[in-house]
Amino acid sequence: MPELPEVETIKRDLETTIVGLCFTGVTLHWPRMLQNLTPEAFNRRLISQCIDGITRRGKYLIFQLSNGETLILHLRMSGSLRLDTACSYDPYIRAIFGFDNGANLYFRDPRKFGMIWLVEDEKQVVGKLGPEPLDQDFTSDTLKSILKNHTAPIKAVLCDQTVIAGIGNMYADEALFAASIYPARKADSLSNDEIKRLHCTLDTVLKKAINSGGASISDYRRPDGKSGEAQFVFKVAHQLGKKCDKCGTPIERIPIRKRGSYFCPKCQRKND
DNA sequence: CCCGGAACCTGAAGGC
DNA sequence: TGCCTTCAGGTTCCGG
Repeated sequence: MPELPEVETIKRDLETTIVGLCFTGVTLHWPRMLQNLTPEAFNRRLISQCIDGITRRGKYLIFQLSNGETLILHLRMSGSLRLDTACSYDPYIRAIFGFDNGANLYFRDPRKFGMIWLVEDEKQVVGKLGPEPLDQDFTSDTLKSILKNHTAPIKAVLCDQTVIAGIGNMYADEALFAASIYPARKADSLSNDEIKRLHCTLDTVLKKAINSGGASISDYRRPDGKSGEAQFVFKVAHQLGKKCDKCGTPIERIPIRKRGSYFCPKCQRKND
């Protein structure tokens, strides 16, 4: 499930491979991915545009086009982007972007949740997102002012894209474990010390995952088809029943807002 | 405004 | 073994 570190990894991989290339056409096997245009209009506006640059906002991948417009992709649950040619007959390829050097970029997405936009202004899509957790100006005080306004469970607040952009189920669990905070705690009940710890662990958990090339839980792959490695350093996410790294207690899972939340019942106590 | 729940999808996993 | 149900997950939309 691609979250901030996975999308950042894809962005960096594609920056070295497809920036400067120009689109020659798009084949859509699942047109419902298009969020704001018909396939015909989408093709018409994309063809002959070149990729000036690639950026990321939250979990959104943003391609700056030479005409000033913006192509935006969201991988949702099961999406991945591939530059390898071996996947042309893969039944889960939903879209194929062709380039003027003969290369193809494949959008693979078994569950068909992925989304594609072509817009004049990226704010039409990413305008409501909260701040980037890895930005210089996302300080402990920023986090503090955000959390004091929310009574929902801290885990749910961390995963709310309009509050902070890019954090999902896996990295919320990892950051809360590293900060020794029970995931169902109300966000506005965290102490100053806990907020400082959480700010610190969000930074380290996300950066460590980026340095590992993202986590290949489920269908995530890098554009060259390789897996990420971040799942191997997960302490709690998808580790149900395994012994906690710090104390040996088996990792448990509880639903928060219907989402599986992994934690150590001893290191992350309800009343700390 | 805030919350909860359904919908979107399909492969995997669990139940009998 | 095999059919059937449930679950997982991010985002959007709808209702209370």
